[in-house]
Amino acid sequence: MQHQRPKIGDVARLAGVSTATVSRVLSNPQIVSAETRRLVEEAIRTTGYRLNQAARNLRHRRTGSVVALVPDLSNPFFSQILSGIASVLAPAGYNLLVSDTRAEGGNSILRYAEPSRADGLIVLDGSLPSEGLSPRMPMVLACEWIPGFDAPRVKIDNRQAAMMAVNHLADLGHRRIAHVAGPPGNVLTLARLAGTEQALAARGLPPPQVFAGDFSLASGRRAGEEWLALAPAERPTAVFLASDAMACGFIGEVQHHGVMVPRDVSVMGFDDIELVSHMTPALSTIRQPREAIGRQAAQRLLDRIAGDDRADDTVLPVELVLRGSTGPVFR
Amino acid sequence: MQHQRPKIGDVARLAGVSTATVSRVLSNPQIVSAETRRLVEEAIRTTGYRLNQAARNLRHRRTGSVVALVPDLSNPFFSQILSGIASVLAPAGYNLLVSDTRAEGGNSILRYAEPSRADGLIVLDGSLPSEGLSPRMPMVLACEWIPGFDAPRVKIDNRQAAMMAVNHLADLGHRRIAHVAGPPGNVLTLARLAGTEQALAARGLPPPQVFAGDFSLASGRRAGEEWLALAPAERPTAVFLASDAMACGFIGEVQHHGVMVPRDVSVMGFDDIELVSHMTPALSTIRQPREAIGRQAAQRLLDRIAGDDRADDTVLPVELVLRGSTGPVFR
DNA sequence: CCGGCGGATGTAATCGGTTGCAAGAGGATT
DNA sequence: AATCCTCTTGCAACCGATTACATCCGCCGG
Repeated sequence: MQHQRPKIGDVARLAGVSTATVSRVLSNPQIVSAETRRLVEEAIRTTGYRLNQAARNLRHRRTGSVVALVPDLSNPFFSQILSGIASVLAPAGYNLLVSDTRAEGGNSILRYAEPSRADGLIVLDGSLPSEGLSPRMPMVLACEWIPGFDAPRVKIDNRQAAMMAVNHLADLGHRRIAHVAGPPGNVLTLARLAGTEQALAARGLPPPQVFAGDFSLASGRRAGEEWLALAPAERPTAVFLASDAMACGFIGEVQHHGVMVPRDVSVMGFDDIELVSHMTPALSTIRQPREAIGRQAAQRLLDRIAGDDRADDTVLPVELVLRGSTGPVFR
Repeated sequence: MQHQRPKIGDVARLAGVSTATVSRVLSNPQIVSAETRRLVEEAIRTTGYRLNQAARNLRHRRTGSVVALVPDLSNPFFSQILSGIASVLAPAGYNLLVSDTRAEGGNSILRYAEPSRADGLIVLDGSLPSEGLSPRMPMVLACEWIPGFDAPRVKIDNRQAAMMAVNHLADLGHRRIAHVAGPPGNVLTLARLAGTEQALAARGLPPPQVFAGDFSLASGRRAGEEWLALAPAERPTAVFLASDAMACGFIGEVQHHGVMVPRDVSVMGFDDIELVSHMTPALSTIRQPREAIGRQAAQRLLDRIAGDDRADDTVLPVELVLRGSTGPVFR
């Protein structure tokens, strides 16, 4: 009568060996003689024994899981990165714990950044307080990063990407190009704005009119309202927005008021989230390799956990995706 | 010289008490006298002691984490449910492990459905083999479900929701109403199709023309192609699609060919994902309370873990959201 | 015939907390 | 004064594996 879940001792008894031998069969089969091994495997089968991970982890002083800190779980941009992360971690025997840094009450973020909870950390949120993060724990920053924080980063060249976007618009003949920025202070916001300004300056064009934003749909919509509020002759003929979500909001708003895209205004987004290729018009944008970012970040973290201490950055290439939302200046 | 991370014994020594007392201060402070407690807390502070969760979990025979099995992590529909789940689990002291059932190699799904890995399971994928799931483990099914599998479900009334959608189209005067279905065999597909047929039959309208789909954007686009391929006089004047993603694909495709929505065809989606309210036209759809579904599922799971064995379903209300993509028949 | 060596296995300490049981202190009851 | 509680606290077993070290066995060379 075996009500309980069988433990290693039960297997040992049935096989007529010690628990040590069973353990060896489990984690290092080749050092056990073939005959004994067969016996033990047989016993494992008949008892239906399953290893208790918690016990093994305690002994090994590891947790077998990795935490990803994301700013907003419900944002599809991040979920695809998570998807990439998971695809690398799972085969390596790690669980992925996700934690929404905005949703949970402040201090609980640190709850995760703790060696007894996770073996490593992937941070996707650049606005985390760097003091809270134990430098002991293997860590990788992806997409966003914390300025001055010493950890390897997996990212794209945001300034360069913004320049690609702006150059495309300028190539189409646009001279008054606006930018809708991300949340104030964010590293991505700064880099993309800097790229925008640099590209315009390099071509002798006037600096961009900058609208405030925060990457969200709603803020893009508000930027659209502001754009509409300008006298038609004053309106920038092209707008480069720091996220696709904002671009969707912007286009939705201006189309709603009878403005035609790209005839009346050309629009460029940033990210290439799946949906925007199906809008009308389809959105021209900068594609971030999200799955690849996730995979790379996970891989770098595994390296770190294994003791690789290099802290160099990985910069992944972006791609300029041209669709229907950008066109030549129309007079 | 304390190189190692301090353990409970170090705190006990410093405070001049036994490890048992320290442990009590940690997990049951009120049974320790105020003075001793102060001493211990002081010692914890000076040593910088942090509890080792793995050890506590081993003793408690629990893992402190809950697994969510999602069919596709990169789908925004699921990420918002996860967000709801996390918001309930975190305050209750549980970690959320996510696992993409499609991404990981087959058998590894069961790797999670194991008591030593997680204390409970939230299944968001109805096409999982029910044999693999240990009935021992507390479990809740959300959104989708496995037919015949005995576990509490948190869901919406899909049939009823489909009827609401179709009734709205019929109220606008549409008589030829098409349906774009979800993946074959899926429980949601069946319920939504059944609701569509039932609503039409109840009003004496002909049964729907059904296009194949799989909830994805691309399949909606293909449905759009099929719709376009029909002779204009043959085309259904309204289409109800089983997901918003498909509706986006459909609208994108037909607009691309000069078809006007809703003048030439009314379109209803299902889910109300954030983006669709910003499209042009904004999509009429059925709103699923995704955060609430996640929260409810998590709450039910916590109840189950606590020993509540009721297996009744929780049905959450949906909402008919009317926007610009549906309109009266235009002749 | 004996020491040595290598391979297989067992013994028991260990990972780091938790908790049942018992004992001691102090106050109330009879 | 003896007995009985109640409140704190300590002792030591325990959760379920892993692994350093010891032991045993058979075989080899000297």
